[in-house]
Amino acid sequence: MGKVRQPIHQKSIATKEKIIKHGFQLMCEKGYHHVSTIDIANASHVSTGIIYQYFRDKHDILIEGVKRYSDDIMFPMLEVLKNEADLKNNFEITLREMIQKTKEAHTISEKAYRQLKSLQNSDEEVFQIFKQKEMETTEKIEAILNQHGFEIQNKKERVHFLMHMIDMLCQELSYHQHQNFNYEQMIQETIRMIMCLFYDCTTCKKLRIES
Amino acid sequence: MGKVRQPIHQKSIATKEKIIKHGFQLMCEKGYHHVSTIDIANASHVSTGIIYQYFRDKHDILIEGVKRYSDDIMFPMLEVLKNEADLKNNFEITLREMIQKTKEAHTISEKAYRQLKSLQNSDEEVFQIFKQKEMETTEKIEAILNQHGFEIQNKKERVHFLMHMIDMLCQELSYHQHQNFNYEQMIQETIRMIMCLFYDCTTCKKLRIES
Amino acid sequence: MGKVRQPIHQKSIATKEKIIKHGFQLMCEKGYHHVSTIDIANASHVSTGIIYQYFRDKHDILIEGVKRYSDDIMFPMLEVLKNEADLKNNFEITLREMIQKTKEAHTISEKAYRQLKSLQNSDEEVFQIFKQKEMETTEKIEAILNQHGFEIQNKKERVHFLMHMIDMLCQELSYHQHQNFNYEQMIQETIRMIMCLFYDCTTCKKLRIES
Amino acid sequence: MGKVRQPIHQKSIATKEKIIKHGFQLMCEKGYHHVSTIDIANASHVSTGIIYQYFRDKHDILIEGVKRYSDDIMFPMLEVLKNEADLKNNFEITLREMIQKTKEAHTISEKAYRQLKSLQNSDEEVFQIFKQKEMETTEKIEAILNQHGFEIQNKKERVHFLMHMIDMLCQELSYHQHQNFNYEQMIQETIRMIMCLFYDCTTCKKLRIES
DNA sequence: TATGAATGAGTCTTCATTCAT
DNA sequence: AATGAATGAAGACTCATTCAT
Repeated sequence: MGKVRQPIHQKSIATKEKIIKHGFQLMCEKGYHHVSTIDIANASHVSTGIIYQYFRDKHDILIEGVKRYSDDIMFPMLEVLKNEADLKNNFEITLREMIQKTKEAHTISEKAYRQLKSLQNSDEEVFQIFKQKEMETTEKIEAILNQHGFEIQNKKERVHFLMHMIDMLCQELSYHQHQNFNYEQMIQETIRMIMCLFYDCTTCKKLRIES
Repeated sequence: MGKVRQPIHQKSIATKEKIIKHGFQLMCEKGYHHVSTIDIANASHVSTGIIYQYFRDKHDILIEGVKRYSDDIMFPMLEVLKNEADLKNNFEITLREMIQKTKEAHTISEKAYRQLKSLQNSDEEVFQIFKQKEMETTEKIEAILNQHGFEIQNKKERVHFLMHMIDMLCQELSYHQHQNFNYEQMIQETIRMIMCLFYDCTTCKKLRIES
Repeated sequence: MGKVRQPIHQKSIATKEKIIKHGFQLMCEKGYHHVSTIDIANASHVSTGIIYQYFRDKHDILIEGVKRYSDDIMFPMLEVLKNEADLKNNFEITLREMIQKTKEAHTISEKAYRQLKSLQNSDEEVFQIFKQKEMETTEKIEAILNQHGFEIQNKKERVHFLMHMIDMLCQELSYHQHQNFNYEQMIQETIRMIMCLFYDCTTCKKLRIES
Repeated sequence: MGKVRQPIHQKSIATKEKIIKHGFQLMCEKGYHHVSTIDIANASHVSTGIIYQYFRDKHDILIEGVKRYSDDIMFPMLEVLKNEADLKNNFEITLREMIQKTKEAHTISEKAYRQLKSLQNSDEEVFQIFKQKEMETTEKIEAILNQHGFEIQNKKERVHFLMHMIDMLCQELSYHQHQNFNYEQMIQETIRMIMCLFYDCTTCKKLRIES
């Protein structure tokens, strides 16, 4: 019933953010269902009561956390692209950096990544936020590519592949740990496939390892 | 501690299976955490007590369900491959069929698919089962390819790509529903990339739509 | 409603006794409340259903067990007295034997003794049985003393002291294990006190260790 | 694990004590196994939830109750001794008072006494607490005797007899209710035996009723 | 008689949320 | 604005007892 207060004073805002930060952190670490509001209150050094002045319910904390903190975990590759001055000539090396960055993100926050993936598939609200975030990221990458003079059709679809193929690869690299997989080969192949998407087969061909 | 009974009579086995079936179904539909043992008992038309004669706990039902029923949901493409007589000449069309089949599976059991994906990322035991199942599927597909005379290096890695790219594509086709995406184009592109993995760029080139 | 059947055939009687024996054994070992009817059925190699043809309920098994098997555990001293030919002249040595026998009984079936003591104090029916048993034992000992020509007043009361002082002593000897207690001294003193009850202080005086 | 809160405010402490008091009372009355947490909550006029903020589990309430309230029930004789100024000259009368006090305690809280005796024999933790309490009481009595100039050997052992003989007697007086027992005689005899332990047979002899 | 599968009321325990201060 | 005590509905799980065969 709109009982949730909008914090006005600076201190209140800080308190609210503290709860989001520590609450989200806990949820990412132990899983949403294994974190209680008391845990959150303790980790945030506030009382349980105050939580319900800033949030409708426990779920609300999750949502706020996802909105604020999930970008680095779920979409880490954007940063690499942003910082590349001459993308067109360094595409291959940039891809490798993106993979590296994504892999690092997965490794550093393995638990967080998996918990968020889990929530994405079980929590409709999280799902929608991620969908939105993904679209925005797609558009940003598209914009960068435009700046760098990439002229291809169906750019959004290709960017989608770009993002998901890197993600898919890094999931394997970080968690699945299939014995006997040749990871360097897989990285190479992924890069090749992506380049094939954005250039043409002449380039692609050169990159083939086995030929 | 081993208090779980092994059913002796035929009827007991039926009861156990009934619980697994309805329990797993409920979990897939409403999410593991939103299903209670009473729900499962009611859906299975048994009493709550009997559940604990056949299962250690609620989680045990999930695991048994995953073991029995997740193949069709998570790895539907294998069946298509199995039934193809002349794979080498029909590879492209087979891929399209695999995509179609996978998409159907996703669509039919959308909730189940997502709940299982969720559990895969939050439940270590489910994760391990899926890892194992994936490896087995990979090996089966590899064997089929061998039978059909595919001679390529790093076959396991390529099969991995094959499976996950189809999966990735069908997730998009079924759930994400990005507005304005050209899905036919994405299917085509996926097929092209996979063929490029198993054949060479000459073939790949021919498949390119935009060139 | 009198549904409990009285076993007629030899085999049925054996089955009933088997259940009592193993059930009572389990209860003595693990405690009445920590033994389930399934445990009893398993230990007795019968089905759970059959138990309720011979017994009204779980408690009934306990009662039957107490009636049949508790004598040796709770009143072991009688046997020693029975077998003494010249009690009057060997009273001191007989007492020592009774203590020894009682101590052994306590030590051998420590768990059983304690569980039964526990039930005696929490279960009214067990309490009544033990009360009855104690009275019978008291009377038997009294009879033996009469046979051996003991002529004292308030014999029942003294026999009561005899029994309980030995019991009290042996509880200490077997379970309490107070550090630094001089047990030989305590045994001696107990014997002296009992003899003082049945003879007179002249005898008693001679037995004093610290004289 | 350590989730039990330590009450901070005065009111919380009162609540905790309320639960211990009423919970322990119930357990003493109806028996530990016949009291549910809901019973305890109702009797304490609190909700079930609050119980688990102050106690690990139901058993924990029992233990706290035993620690706080069992002294008066299980070791009531100490108080009498403490208040006697000239113990040496009033030993006989003091013993009689101790017996009277103990008998009263048994009679007033008959159920409690028996339930605690029951638990002492079935619950290891209660057993250990009582063992400890008994040792402390033994030492306190020993100290009082020392103050009053009693000089005897094996004092601890004799105090042990003193305590347990009174206890044994009062159990009979209060609960067993053997028909036809001459209780006054038994009291007298107990006093005589105890005095014989702490004085000598000259005294003892004088106390003999039947001679 | 005998089996063991099935029942379901009852138990302990948790935890999101509210309330008195 | 803040505290943390209190609530109580809901959950997992047990087990004495009954029932179909």
